[in-house]
Amino acid sequence: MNFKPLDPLLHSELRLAVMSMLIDIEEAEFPYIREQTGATAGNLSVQIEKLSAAGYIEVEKTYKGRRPCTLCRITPKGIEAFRQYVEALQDYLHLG
Amino acid sequence: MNFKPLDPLLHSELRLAVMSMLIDIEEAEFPYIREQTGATAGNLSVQIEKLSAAGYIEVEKTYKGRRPCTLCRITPKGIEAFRQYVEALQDYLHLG
DNA sequence: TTAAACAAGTTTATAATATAAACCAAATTA
DNA sequence: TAATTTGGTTTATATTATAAACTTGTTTAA
Repeated sequence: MNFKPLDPLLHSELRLAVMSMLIDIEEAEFPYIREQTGATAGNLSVQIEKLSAAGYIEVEKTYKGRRPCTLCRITPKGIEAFRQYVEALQDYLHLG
Repeated sequence: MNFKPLDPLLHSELRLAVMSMLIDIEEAEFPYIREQTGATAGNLSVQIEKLSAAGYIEVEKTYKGRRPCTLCRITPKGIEAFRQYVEALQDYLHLG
């Protein structure tokens, strides 16, 4: 019981998947995230922008050869938010 | 990785809180659930109806003295859905 | 050398969802 | 018997998620 509010930015299937990946591997390119999550490009683009706007990830736009390449990296703020989200969820899931 | 889809009926803060309570205590009255979750009556009513329509809970309308009393009880289907939801979430949270 | 197909995203329109405000009926209290 | 409270439901609105349509530039094929 004692349900703490869940960060609505993380309580979203796709955004949570993205954050989960980046916690593991620190940074990843847009197409790779797309493959791993199975998301459409449009949806992923929107959700990445939200995470970026919140400061949970940084987005670096570079080039790979002459093609554009969007690199996503988790930030300390993102790591901490993820940690708190997981902690809050424990009370809902009967795990912690 | 390998993100399984999350049951959208359970991936909702309030519905998850309700299910979490009912997993613990099996059944509870509407006003009690309302207090524990801090939800408004309208919101809770809608979410309970959704859980009921999915067969995750049963709603029994009785009386307590002469006042109406809405009793919510988790079903086997609800218990199983909750279990699967928690299992699927493990992959997102790095816990299991 | 240009037309067609592809890559890597973004923008935008729509569908789905969550939420609270407004409402209703019955019971209790003043 | 009028006002208030209890126990909700209905409905209108705000928020969110999602995919379709689009853009920009690149590579491939004719």
